[in-house]
Amino acid sequence: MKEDPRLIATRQTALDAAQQLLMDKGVLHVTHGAVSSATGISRSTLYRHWPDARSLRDAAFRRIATPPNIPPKTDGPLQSDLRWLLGVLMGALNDTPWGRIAPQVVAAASTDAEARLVIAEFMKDRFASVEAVFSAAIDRGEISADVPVEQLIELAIAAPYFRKLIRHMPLDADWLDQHVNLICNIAKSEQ
Amino acid sequence: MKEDPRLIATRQTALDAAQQLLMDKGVLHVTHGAVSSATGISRSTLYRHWPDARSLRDAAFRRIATPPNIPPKTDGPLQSDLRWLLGVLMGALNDTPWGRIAPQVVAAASTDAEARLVIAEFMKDRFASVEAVFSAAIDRGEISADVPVEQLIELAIAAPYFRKLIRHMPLDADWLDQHVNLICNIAKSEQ
DNA sequence: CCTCCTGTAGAACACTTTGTTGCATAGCAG
DNA sequence: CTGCTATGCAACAAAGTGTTCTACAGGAGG
Repeated sequence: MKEDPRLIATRQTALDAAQQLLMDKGVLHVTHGAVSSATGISRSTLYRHWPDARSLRDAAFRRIATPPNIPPKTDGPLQSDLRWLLGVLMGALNDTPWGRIAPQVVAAASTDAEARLVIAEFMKDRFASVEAVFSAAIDRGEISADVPVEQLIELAIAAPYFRKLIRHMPLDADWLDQHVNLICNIAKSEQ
Repeated sequence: MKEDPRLIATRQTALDAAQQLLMDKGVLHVTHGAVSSATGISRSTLYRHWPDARSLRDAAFRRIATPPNIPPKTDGPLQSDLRWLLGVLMGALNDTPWGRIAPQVVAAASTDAEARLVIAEFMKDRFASVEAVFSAAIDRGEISADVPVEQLIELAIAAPYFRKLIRHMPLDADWLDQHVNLICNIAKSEQ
């Protein structure tokens, strides 16, 4: 008893267009009317799938905001592991739909509890990944167990997000190299 | 040849209400209609002052977003100076209208060049203040001239903004103490 | 192949928001 | 007092939002 292929096709087509609108023109332009124009799907059909403007926008957000699962690399030296992990994070910010809508999610979060939840979960994953890298380094004896890991994780992640989402400055390889160097130096010099 | 007091009164009253709406309900609710309801000023008058929704919102933003001028304290030890400066910054984020609308400015910046400009200028001031603190410490010989000041400034500022605007986590005195400690330790341990 | 069921298209409708315009009125300035 | 100008009010157009009804087309099961 499979689902009607028409349902699936409609949802797929509509959400593709909604996602595109979200990235190109911002939240405000994700409307049933706009999606209808872009896809040829009739407005009434769209309202049947998503009863109001908000649910349509939420669906578009959720389609993009699903965080990619990053298997942490924890075998090499700390510097290498951290560089790899932050490189992936930076790549996501630079080149994926998530990076393009992140500012809008951040904005929504200021008035919308659900958006805050999305961010919290996303960040929890990120923090866990970085934490795994540091823990491995501690286990290897590469850095002292006394380093303030929590703070370092926050610094490691805060900088690229701040730079990209708030300052809108480029996030290139050179900057990342310097950033990782500094974080690792801190970790190694702390006793 | 003074300006008609009616003009001034209308602008003042309307912008007060617009600012309140902006803080309480978000950008989307700053509309001519809402301001009219809140103030008793007729919609047509509001349209005469601000021709469209966008200019009204911009006016409300600009009213709040004017960054307070912070005279840097650069006399004491680095730790003390930095703690004071970041304390002021944190206080602004926690308790002023600017802190409440900052997330929305950040969001607007993703599609609006002028919002990016507002942020860029704001951050330029902030960076300059922190830079003055580090320079003074270098001049006093408290830290080496070789510390990567640019990076440290970014870390020092990125963390509180990231924590508040993106993670929506509390920015309390304990956290700030730890943060300042870590930044200072880095500055002192780097050669 | 035929029939039932369900999803879709399209149009009509009400309501709200966003702007515009014209006119009367009230307040400021010389 | 007189002219100028800002305001208030009402009517209006246009777009966005959401509902409802009817007709039709495509899929599933016999």
